[in-house]
Amino acid sequence: MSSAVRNRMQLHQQNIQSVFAEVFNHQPISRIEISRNLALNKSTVSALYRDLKDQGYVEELGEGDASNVGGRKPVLLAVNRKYGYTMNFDFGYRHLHAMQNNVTGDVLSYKQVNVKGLTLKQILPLIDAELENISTNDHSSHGLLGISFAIHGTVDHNKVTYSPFLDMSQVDLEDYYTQKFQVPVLLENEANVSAVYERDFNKANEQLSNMVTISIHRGIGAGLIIHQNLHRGIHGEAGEIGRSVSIDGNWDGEPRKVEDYCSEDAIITQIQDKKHADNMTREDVVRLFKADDQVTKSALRGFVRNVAGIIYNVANNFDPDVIFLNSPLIEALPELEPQIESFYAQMAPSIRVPIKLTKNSHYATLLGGCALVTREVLGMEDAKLNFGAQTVIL
Amino acid sequence: MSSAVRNRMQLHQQNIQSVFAEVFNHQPISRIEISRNLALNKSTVSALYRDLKDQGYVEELGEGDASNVGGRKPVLLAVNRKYGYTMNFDFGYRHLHAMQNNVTGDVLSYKQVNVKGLTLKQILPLIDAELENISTNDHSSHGLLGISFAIHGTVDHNKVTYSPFLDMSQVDLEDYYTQKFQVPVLLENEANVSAVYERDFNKANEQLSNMVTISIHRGIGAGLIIHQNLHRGIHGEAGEIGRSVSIDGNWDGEPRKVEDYCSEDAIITQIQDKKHADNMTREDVVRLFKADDQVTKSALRGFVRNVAGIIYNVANNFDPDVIFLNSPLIEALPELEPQIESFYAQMAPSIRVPIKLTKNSHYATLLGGCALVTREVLGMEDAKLNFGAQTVIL
DNA sequence: TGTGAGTTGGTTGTTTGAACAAACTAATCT
DNA sequence: AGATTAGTTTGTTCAAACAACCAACTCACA
Repeated sequence: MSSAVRNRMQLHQQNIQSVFAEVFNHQPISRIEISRNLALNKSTVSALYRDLKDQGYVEELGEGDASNVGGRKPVLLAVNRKYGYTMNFDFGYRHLHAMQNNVTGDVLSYKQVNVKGLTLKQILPLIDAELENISTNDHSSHGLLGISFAIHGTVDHNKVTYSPFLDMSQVDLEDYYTQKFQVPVLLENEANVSAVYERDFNKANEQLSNMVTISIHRGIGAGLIIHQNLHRGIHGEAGEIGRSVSIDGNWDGEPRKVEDYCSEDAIITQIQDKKHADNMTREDVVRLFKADDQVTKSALRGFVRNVAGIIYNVANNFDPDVIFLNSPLIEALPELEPQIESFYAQMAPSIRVPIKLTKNSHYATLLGGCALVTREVLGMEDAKLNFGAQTVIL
Repeated sequence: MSSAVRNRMQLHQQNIQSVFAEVFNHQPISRIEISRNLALNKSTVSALYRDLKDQGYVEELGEGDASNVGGRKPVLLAVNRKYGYTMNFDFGYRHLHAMQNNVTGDVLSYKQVNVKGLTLKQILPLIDAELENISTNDHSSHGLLGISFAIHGTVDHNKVTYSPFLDMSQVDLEDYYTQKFQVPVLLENEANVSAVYERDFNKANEQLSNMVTISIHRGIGAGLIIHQNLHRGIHGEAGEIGRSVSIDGNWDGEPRKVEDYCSEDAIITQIQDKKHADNMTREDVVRLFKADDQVTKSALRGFVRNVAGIIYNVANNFDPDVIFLNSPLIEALPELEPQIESFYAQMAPSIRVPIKLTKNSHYATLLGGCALVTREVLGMEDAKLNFGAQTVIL
């Protein structure tokens, strides 16, 4: 209510943003096309564009083709790709992933650094070195604009509240990097940024307003896009579906969580125990499965059924347009997907939500963080923006 | 994006709506107060108010008190309570509930009609008679403005898609009543309207943006308010948590649903079976419980644990500001609530979502429908409106 | 108790400024 | 040359803002 547009100045600001969003989403685009898309007069668009250009956000690319019945050639407008860049990080189990992106979401550089066994305090200098390195090679006009971190745990008010796989309580990443660079620093749950990736980077989802990304890594979490907005919940704990318990009238002993049955860790542990093995990795599981190992096959059969159950429950809770699965294990064993689909179809014979796999889940995580922090930098949190993901050499 | 305010006309329309919302929410209110609340110039507010008055939506009530340091008395403005009325219905198990409300949500009349064992086609004439009766006694300027029906089942695009307790496939309520009265006719799931009631009628929830209403009647469903909006899902099936299945690695036989364990029907059936009784009602259960019957006590102990589990799961899925329980059974046995709280506290020792009971669940359902259809009538679907619920004699 | 200074609510007439419209230039096609 | 399209310039429009006013109240003080 109070943030609504009420006077001419606010109207003007909003229209500038609308023009920028048009340039962002449909570049290269001409003024006349923007005018038609927004139902604004072409002279109005020209004036608004001039404002954006004076601030350095946009630039002319050259002339486009004239229409085939004659007429002046349009001037093609685009976002200024040399405006600046964001740095986006993901703390994986074995690697730190780092990505440099420009404001439109293009990948300028990507690197992964081995951090297995290191504490956060030991990882920090590696991040600093990467930021330093990128900075010295940069030639953009505004340099570093913002930083994002994907967290495998829960985040509230930009602070890590729970991180089972890497102790993050010793360092306040937000404090440390805002002090150092005076730019927005954003921490967000990994499933949440995955969901933002699907909303902002995947052209196929442009018209969808409700999406759930089920992220099956060491734990299980869901990222929720509802009415085109990331739903975080009051404590940033929405979508923590891995903690769900069974409602089945059996209340003898501790209730067990979904995560205990079908996270990647749970499956690996299960196979390890039966094989009396130790220190197994996802790659070992994949190898055993492909070697037709019966213990592994049976464990993954249970996994597949449980994932189908999770999907069914998520569909009943949120009824989204689509559910994405972000799971390196399923990505490595794509033959599991039709099995999941078929179990799900058994449970829900009539109305079903389409299931899609997220390809290259690490990229998705990094790009989701990029989208979030870039929106903050541009002050375009609520606009509909389609980011690209071209790998570009400037 | 395309619905955003872009030109002066749209701005004007939106500001008229804002002024109306101020009158609606803070009546009686003066122009100067609206001007301050909306940060609009007082002359602007005067002009916008004049438009609303010409359309008959608002009226002056008289003079208020002057400030204690002197100055002219304010003129108090309010919504025109004689503008018209809405009719709102709820198909209960034994009764049809009917409520007449004015545009501000005040209760003008309420009636319940015994319909036990009747089919929808047999109920229809009773509805028609009630509408007729109300209409002849009405003296408002615009008469009937809209009709709402709360459905114990799922609704999509204003059509009933599933109704396990009363066959609704034979009659299209929307078609029938729009044809008859040329006013908006709205069908909505009962848990959803309950949630809307909490958002729109409960002053205590004014600042909350995420709320879940868990409705435990013959089945179990949840109504979801997310970011102040009712989240229906793509097929209107969001919040169908009663259908959730257990994820516990046990896949022998059919997966059983939450509803099978702890809906009111499930509990009654469970007690009936153990007692070899028949045709038991909620009142019987309440009586047995109060008579310290051990079978009933044990069944309700399981019920309480399961409800706590459902709350825990809902909290993990949505992380709302508050969870409401809409359950006639718990309403009749309020001593169950602290037990539910305590089981929930065991499951979630740290972060917990506050639990509240919805009082008088039938009223909540009717008033939620009233809020939805009134918003449609006024074209104020997205505004923040606080409805009242005074019983008024005009 | 009467008066006037100070205060607040609301109206009236004028100004402002962002979107708009029309006339223009520019550049293309057939 | 005439038709068509892109973009600019110049002047118009109209809803909100502003300023000045009137109306009606309080309170202090004579």
